[in-house]
Amino acid sequence: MARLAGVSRATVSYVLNNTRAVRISEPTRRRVHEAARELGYVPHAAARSLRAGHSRMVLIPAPSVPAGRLYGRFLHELQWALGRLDYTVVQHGTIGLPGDEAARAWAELRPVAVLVPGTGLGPQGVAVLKRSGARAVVTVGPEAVEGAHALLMDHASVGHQAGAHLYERGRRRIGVVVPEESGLDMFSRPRLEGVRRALDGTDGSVTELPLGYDEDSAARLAARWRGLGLDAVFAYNDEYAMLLMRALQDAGISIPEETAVIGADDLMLGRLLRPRLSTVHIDLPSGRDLAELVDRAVRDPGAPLERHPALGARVVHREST
Amino acid sequence: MARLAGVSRATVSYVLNNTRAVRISEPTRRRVHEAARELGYVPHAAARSLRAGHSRMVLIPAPSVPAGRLYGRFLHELQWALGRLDYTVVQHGTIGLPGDEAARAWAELRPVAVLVPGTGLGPQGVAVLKRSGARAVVTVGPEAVEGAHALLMDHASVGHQAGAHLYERGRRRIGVVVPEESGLDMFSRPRLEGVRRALDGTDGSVTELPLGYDEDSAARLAARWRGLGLDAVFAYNDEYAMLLMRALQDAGISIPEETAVIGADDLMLGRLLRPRLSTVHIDLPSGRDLAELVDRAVRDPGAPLERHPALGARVVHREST
DNA sequence: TTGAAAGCGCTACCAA
DNA sequence: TTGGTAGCGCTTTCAA
Repeated sequence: MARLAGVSRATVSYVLNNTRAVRISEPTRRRVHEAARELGYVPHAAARSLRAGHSRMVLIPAPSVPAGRLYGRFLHELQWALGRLDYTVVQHGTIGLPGDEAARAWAELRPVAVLVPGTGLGPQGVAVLKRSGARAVVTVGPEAVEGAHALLMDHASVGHQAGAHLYERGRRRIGVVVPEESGLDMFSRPRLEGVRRALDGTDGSVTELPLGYDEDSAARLAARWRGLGLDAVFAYNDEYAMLLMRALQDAGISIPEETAVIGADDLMLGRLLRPRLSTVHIDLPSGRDLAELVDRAVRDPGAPLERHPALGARVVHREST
Repeated sequence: MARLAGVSRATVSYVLNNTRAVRISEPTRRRVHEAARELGYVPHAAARSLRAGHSRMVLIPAPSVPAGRLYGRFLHELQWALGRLDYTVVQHGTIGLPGDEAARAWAELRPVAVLVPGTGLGPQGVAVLKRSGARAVVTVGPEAVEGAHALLMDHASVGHQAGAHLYERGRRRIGVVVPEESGLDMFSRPRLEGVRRALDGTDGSVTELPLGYDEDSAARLAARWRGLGLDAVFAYNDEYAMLLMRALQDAGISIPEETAVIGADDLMLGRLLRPRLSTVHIDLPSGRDLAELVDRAVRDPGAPLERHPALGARVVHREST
């Protein structure tokens, strides 16, 4: 930069980085700072990390569907916590590359850590990332991946809680909404499976109900409701639950007498309906905890891989069941 | 990399980049590709863009509050569209740095374009970014910033539409909810101002109503509602509107007879309430359009700055007003 | 206290 | 058709 501002590039580096191993005279410091301000000099992160051989970048692939309430808040908290630990968080918008191929794209940025929600990253992908210098790979999803730390989030437990609750309340013919919106399979499949498991070996039965997130689709489902002979429904989440509950009520089906309805996510809005919506509350790990896991892993890449169950699910019983 | 795999680094570069100016024999290509796969070689993006002098990175600062439905979808669409144009989208989690300081942090990454939502970036910041090589800076907010392209999103028009609608329907004493949650001022202030402007010079009046996003806060407001003597309320958005409407109904206030309620954002859930929630529908530009604006600006940085009004607001009249 | 120079991984030019 | 090499901006070691 401003070697036109009197000194050598080395000196500039010393001054701007406050290198303690080297003493620079006050007048020189001042001149450097002044020149930097004047020229609007900003160091070049790529050059720096190229030289250093590592970065402080934590890469998180952007979700392939717009993040929901819960995940959005979680991500935000995480970002903040990592920032406090002096990491730079980068959400990388991977278009549609499948798992291990996406890993290559991420690896090009040479992040110090990668945090991958969902399935799709295999042991191959983890290996690519590690070889390219990532000191920590953390997956957040239903199962651990070889070579990576894992935050185990099994959405089946959400369905399981819902199913068990409905069964306990005396319901036997249970519908499970599966959103038609693509990209949600990741959550909806395990939730459905969880309900199945909860009812396995009992006299209860499970019926899969595809549903689009619009009033028409809900009305159509409601119109054929009595034909389905269901006495309860787990509606994937609170939003679908609200939609379906309204459609059922409009079709003259009384909630919870004729059909019990339960959602998930414990949104505030669910409490506003009448009857108030029962729901499965989901506890996500705090962003701070996850940030600390990442930091630990980065500082000591040799440490044994951690795997934490990290999704707490519990029923909040209100009036709709 | 694999100069241990037989050839020179230059040849590797040629092969992997499919450099057309140079012919490489088929056997050599094969050997290079094989070695690359075997070693799990991934090019180093930083080194590449250092050498090239530019990157294809579009930087978007991550929002300081978890993104809402509308913005989340917009961002997602934008990311996809930019991806199609072969840009890499990076959301940079700037912690709490104020505007122009944050610009320096962004500039370190030498993005080819920067897309900044909200206020907070000043002409200084724009200058820093451009000097550091950004070929396009696009702000998305209420007013244009010197040196940057602008997508003009004036949330005052949202409030204005709501205010005018309520006035037309014969309402005169109008409350405006202002969320207590921090980080929302960016939107709530202009919306409030818009209502004020709509009623300016009429016999209507505007009352500011702070409200937290929880049932207690809503109940407290509802309890003192009659004392406020209002006949209508614009509730910031649909979520606050749903919350408040329920609290008012629980307090025995009839909607819309005694008090009209209108929200904003046109969420699907608002249609599920009874009475159905009137709302201000907000049209955001499509992600594709914005992506094309960015691309144009990058290809021709000399072109005159574009400024587009980009927020359409129109009332969707349902039953609550 | 400061400067010269090497080298991080990559690509583009020139020579072989 | 391939290889050698300079140089992108930075930090760090070594010398002055």
